[in-house]
Amino acid sequence: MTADPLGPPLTRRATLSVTLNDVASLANVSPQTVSRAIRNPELVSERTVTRVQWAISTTGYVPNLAASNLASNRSKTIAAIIPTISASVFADALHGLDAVLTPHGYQLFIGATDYSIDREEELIRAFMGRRPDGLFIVGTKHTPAATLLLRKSRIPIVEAWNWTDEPIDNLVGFSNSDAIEAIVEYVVSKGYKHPTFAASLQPGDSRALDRQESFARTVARLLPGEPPRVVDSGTGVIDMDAGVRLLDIALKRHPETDVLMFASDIFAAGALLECRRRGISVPGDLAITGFGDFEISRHLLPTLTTVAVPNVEIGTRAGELLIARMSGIGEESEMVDLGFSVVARESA
Amino acid sequence: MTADPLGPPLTRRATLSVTLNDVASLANVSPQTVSRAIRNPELVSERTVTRVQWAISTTGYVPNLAASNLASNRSKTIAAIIPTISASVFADALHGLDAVLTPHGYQLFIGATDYSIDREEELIRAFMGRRPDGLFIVGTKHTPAATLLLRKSRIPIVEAWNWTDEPIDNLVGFSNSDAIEAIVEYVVSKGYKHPTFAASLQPGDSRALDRQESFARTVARLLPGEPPRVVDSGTGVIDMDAGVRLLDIALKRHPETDVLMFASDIFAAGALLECRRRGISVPGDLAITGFGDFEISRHLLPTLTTVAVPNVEIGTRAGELLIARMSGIGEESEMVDLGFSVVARESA
DNA sequence: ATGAAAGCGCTAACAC
DNA sequence: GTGTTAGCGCTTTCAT
Repeated sequence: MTADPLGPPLTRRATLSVTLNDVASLANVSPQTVSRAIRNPELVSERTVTRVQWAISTTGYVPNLAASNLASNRSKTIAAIIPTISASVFADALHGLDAVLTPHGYQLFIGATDYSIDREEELIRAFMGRRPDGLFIVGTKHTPAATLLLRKSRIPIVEAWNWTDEPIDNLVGFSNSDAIEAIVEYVVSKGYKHPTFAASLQPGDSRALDRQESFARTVARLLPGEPPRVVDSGTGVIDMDAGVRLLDIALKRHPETDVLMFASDIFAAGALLECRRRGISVPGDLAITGFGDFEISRHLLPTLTTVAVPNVEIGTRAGELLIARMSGIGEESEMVDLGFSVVARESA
Repeated sequence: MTADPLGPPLTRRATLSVTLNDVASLANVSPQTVSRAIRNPELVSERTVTRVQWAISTTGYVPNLAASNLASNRSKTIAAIIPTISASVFADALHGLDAVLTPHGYQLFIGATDYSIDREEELIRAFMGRRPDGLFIVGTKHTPAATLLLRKSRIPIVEAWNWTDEPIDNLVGFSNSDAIEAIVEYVVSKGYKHPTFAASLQPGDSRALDRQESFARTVARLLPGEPPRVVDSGTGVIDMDAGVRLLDIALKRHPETDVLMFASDIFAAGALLECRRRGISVPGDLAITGFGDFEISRHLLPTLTTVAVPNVEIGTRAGELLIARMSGIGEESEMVDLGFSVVARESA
């Protein structure tokens, strides 16, 4: 045994946990060999590997990744920054991201900005302290300081969801503007003449703003003379109750509306169910469209016309890009447009 | 300047990033003082703090938390292990957890087990390597090895969702069995005589199993002679399509059913909408109940009778327990029963 | 195939 | 109020 039976003089509280050295002395090899046996067993003789594995399970050794991180300058960690965890679209993307990263041994740090770019900056700063090997972030609008932090971070970054022509590094998303344009074109082609857009403008949610502006532009182009009617619940909350409220506002303020176009399927579902309750026929009295193609949309009665967007794929493509960049394959920043599709159903 | 103008001889690649030493030499103080100025500014003179802050922003210093972790043996990190990210109930709990932890400077590691306890064990092992200061985990059934790992981890742990009499450390949840019992009691009190339970048994999902067993027990108690009818979609998937499938199976196999009791509001919503589509009157021809009290349940037509469970609160209470334990307040393990409530609406 | 030495960037302990 | 010293547990580099 190479271990000093008295143990080293502890000048400072130790971690109290089993270390590489403990495993090494039990296995009668150097710490270095244990390290190798764990990470590159092919460089170590079979006998030694067996002995080390025995020592590991005997001692219950769990490697300290902070030490590994510090020594190797790689954390095997990915930071993910999203507006909120409890919105299924982002949860789906995280799910996709996690599914791709886990098999490669990367672990996910998650933080929610609550749609505030100041909070986002704080989060980025805090996360950078963990020296992640890659970063996933929803959105392309950041504070100047945040953008700077990201630019000089030297790690691969994927901005997601929005489209922009000047991403910081990689971009995976689709054009919210084009998607809204497409569904407006669709309803106009169906003969609707008086569309109203219904959203809940969260300060800081640039995606919602994009959609609203795109609506106005497209109406101006396709229905000259028609005002760009927009209603806003003002709270920023995206739920079915807000959909009902938006329906009320639209009905009262813009009774001429023949198609009510919601910025989310959640709103649309709430409004649609409320219409049935009130005896408003859809699409007879009023047509309705959504955004997102949530599962409920094809189950509603009538089924909901909406825009399908690639939530999970955003996560998986982002994960693949990160993996590729972190393993040195591919040096170029990529811009991946995952597109969208108008899903024509019964409600419009 | 105390800095050596030639710099130290680099025997090994440096991180290339700004370190505490860089800030210290720019501010003309010792690294220790910089550290103090960041973490306990009240121990440092105001002038020094100002100078250090200036040096930090000049250099763009971002502390390396791996090094901090290693030196201090505290990671300011919490590990959260959930069955899947894209199930709103768990996303809601994470949201609650995150909301409580963030203000205290803790960051969240997240991993999904996909309902496999073997995968869960792997995740625990990997996460323990990061030496989290606390751990949140959904479920109380783990592999023996995982249980052992958790028991000897010396960090506060919160098991959540399920109820058990022998938690590893803390427990925050409610009794799935009691909840099912309560809603069966409710429908029986309403005069229904032929209940059928509809679930999708995911191998490894002990919560679903609990519910099913509780259903059988309660039926045996309240409706003697009545068989415990259960239908199972067999896929483990929880979505509205599965709800429709379960409806089909129940209708065909157990036409005597007067109330179809779903293990999730998602199933119930799919089935309810399908009933309307087919002209089956609810609750006239068939009553329906759900589980979870999702937002959609109070918007459906008819509104859905269900059981409300405290998703977000599970996360926030867990967060509070962890914070308390990590700051040394409270040494005792706690068991928090957050309860549930039957929400009587129109569908049953 | 294995080991020895050095050091990653930070904080704890103790001095002054 | 501030500095000095000695590590935290691992990986890298270089020897053998």
